Amino acid sequence: MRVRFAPSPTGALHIGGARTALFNWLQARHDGGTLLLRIEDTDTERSTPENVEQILDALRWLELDYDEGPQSQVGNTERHQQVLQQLIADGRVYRSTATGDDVKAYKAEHGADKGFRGEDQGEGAYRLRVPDDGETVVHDLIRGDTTFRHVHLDDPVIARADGRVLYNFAVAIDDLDARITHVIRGEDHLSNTPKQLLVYEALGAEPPVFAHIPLIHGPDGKKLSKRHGAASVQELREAGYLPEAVRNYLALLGWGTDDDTTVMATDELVKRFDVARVQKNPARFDEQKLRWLNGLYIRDLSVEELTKRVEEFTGRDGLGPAVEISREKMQTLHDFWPLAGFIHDGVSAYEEKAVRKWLDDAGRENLRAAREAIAGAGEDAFTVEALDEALRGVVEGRGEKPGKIFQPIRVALSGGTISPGIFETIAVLGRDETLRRIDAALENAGSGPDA
RNA sequence: GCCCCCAUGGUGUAGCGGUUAGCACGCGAGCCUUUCACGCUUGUAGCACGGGUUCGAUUCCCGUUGGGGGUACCA
Repeated sequence: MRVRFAPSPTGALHIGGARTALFNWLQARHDGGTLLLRIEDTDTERSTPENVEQILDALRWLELDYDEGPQSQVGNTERHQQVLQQLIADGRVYRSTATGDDVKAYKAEHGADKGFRGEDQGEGAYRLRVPDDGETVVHDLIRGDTTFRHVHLDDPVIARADGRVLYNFAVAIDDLDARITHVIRGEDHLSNTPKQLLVYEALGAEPPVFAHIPLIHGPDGKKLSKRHGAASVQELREAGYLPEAVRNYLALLGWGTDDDTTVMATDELVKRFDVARVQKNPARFDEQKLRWLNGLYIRDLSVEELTKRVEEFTGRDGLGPAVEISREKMQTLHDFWPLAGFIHDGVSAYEEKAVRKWLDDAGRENLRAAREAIAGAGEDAFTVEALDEALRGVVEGRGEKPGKIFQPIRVALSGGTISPGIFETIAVLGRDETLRRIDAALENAGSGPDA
């Protein structure tokens, strides 16, 4: 089996493209086949080297490797020209100056059941002659057969007037030359396929097997775009998702196992994937489920590995202890800093609401008691266990509910009401820093009469 | 407009003529609990509609409706 992923470098790699890459990769790895990466850059006006770099970078991040390529489609120009000349000689291709409007006018005149057929004018764009009669059938691994009657097809333009070949022509030749056996691509190409099949036919060549996978839409069922949040691989990365979680999630968009398994590491996906099982209807991108899945993968990482990832993500280091106590509260790498950044950067501002609720007179009273307990805790070791014991003592001693003691501490240390476990946080901060912050809070955060 | 594809809860899916229609996310309730989470228990919600075929349709066929893709000298 030989498959290929053939993105066009006219923009960033979007989620749909990433899934197409993943499906090709999974199928190739599943079958011990070969994956070729080809950059479809025949649209020289819109293709840029920056976009190529961005796509390669996205694939690298996703950890989807390829066996051959990346090849540039324009790199095959010589071959394209040779085939073009051959088809002209064979009478399968002619040149016409007809424009898109001319084609429209032609169809308006002749009705829907007559595709555009031009005359050879010796100049203009190169069009492939479509037989007037008959039909072209697309055999698809996912959808079965789709029939396109030739009367509905216009003679497709396969090269511009200046000779530069177009996608539908180049892709057929390149897949043929690369001996691609299975073309797995988005459903948006289904209508293009008969045109490509006609090229194979004109060449007397055997076409590959096709598998058109459904598109991915936004939560509203419309085309996925930036306003839906993360829409490109780059944005997923910046949002703090793990590539392994993204692979798992993307695999589940349009594909599923027959036994309800949802969480599958990549090797499991490789073992189970079968493009023929892919769904026919489009899927919506549900970031909530990705978040959930990502949280699972985060908690599955070792503290060392997660720390490494968080440090890469935040560009900070020495985060180990804070990461360790934050692990089960994060769904994305991005969640870390808002949750535990205060451990390293201190309290920049106290949440007004939190102060009002937890650092009122009674709260400050409890905080002072807690301060004493912390100051005297763990003569041998300033550990979570020692702090637990000391602070539980305060709870009992004052006859308060635990929250009444713990929340003021939390506000004093973090500035807000959400943080990792309080004993853990204190232990990571250390005695000196903890006491310093409590004192600062008692002094600054309140506005009560006893401040 | 024309061509083509698609249709199981809000979302992703399992199912492949006979099931109490399963699982996951989300949402609700409860438990756990120092916040937030995690975890556990539990509840909510679905076969778009109408015709066929069949003893029997979520499942097969046709139509309708709805959604999507294409209709470029883009890919």
